[in-house]
Amino acid sequence: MPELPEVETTRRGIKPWIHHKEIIEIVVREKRLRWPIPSDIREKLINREIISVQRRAKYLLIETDIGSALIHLGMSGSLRVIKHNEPAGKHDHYDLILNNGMALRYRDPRRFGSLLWAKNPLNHKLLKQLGPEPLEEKFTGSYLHSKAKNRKITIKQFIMNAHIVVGVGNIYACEALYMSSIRPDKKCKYITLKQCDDLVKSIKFVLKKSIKSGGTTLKDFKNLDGAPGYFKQKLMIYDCKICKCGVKVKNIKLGGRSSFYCNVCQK
DNA sequence: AAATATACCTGACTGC
DNA sequence: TGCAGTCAGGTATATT
Repeated sequence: MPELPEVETTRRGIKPWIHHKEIIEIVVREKRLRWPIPSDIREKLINREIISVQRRAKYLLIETDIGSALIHLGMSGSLRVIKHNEPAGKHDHYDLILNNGMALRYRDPRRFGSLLWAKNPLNHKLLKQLGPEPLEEKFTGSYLHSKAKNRKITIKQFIMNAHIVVGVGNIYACEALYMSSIRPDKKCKYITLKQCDDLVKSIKFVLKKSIKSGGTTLKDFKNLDGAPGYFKQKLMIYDCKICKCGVKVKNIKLGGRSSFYCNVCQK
């Protein structure tokens, strides 16, 4: 489920409920996530105040005075704020129980997500090598163009590479390429500077728009009424049958991922 | 270094 | 209704 806008929406949704609260207990029901939940996670986090709730790429950073919990939602993870005694479901793998009667509960049927701990999260092995944030100013068309030079892969696989730019998942890669009229299977070396400018603008636009829409679901966190209820994004090309030009949408595999595009609108 | 293949999982859906 | 097969929005890691 989570692409960057969903992770950012989650961050904004949980922050008011957990910021400046103390973690008084951690319940781990299933430690076998992508990596095992570290056995010392309780001693690292218990009796610590949450002093900030940040995001880097698709990782959520729950910061305390001595280090941070590093949470990734994988393919199917979600976080909710619940009353601490709410019965856990099958895939509710852990709770961070807070000193306000609430708990941050993690659910993840596929268990591709993670809960790790790091003293300095930005120096953590998983975060250190990452490319720029897509919404940062230094992510520009000329940056992308300079990196794309001499690359043999397709432009879609390129923009989904977290060492180039973080947070561009399969759906938004398709959408951004459609918006900038570039075929997903176009080889990097044939992409012009102008196209990189357009593509970067499209990536920023589609992510911002989606974060804005995701924001409309924040009340779900406030209501604490179960499912996160992510906003069903209006998609222009992903999972679509017919392009707005009337032609049938193509769906090819690139690097094993479904890639939707219009043979007429994208060149 | 860069490209490609592989691995981790469950659940929803399709076609027989 | 059941069963096998396919697919899913991520990404680190091993292999070439």
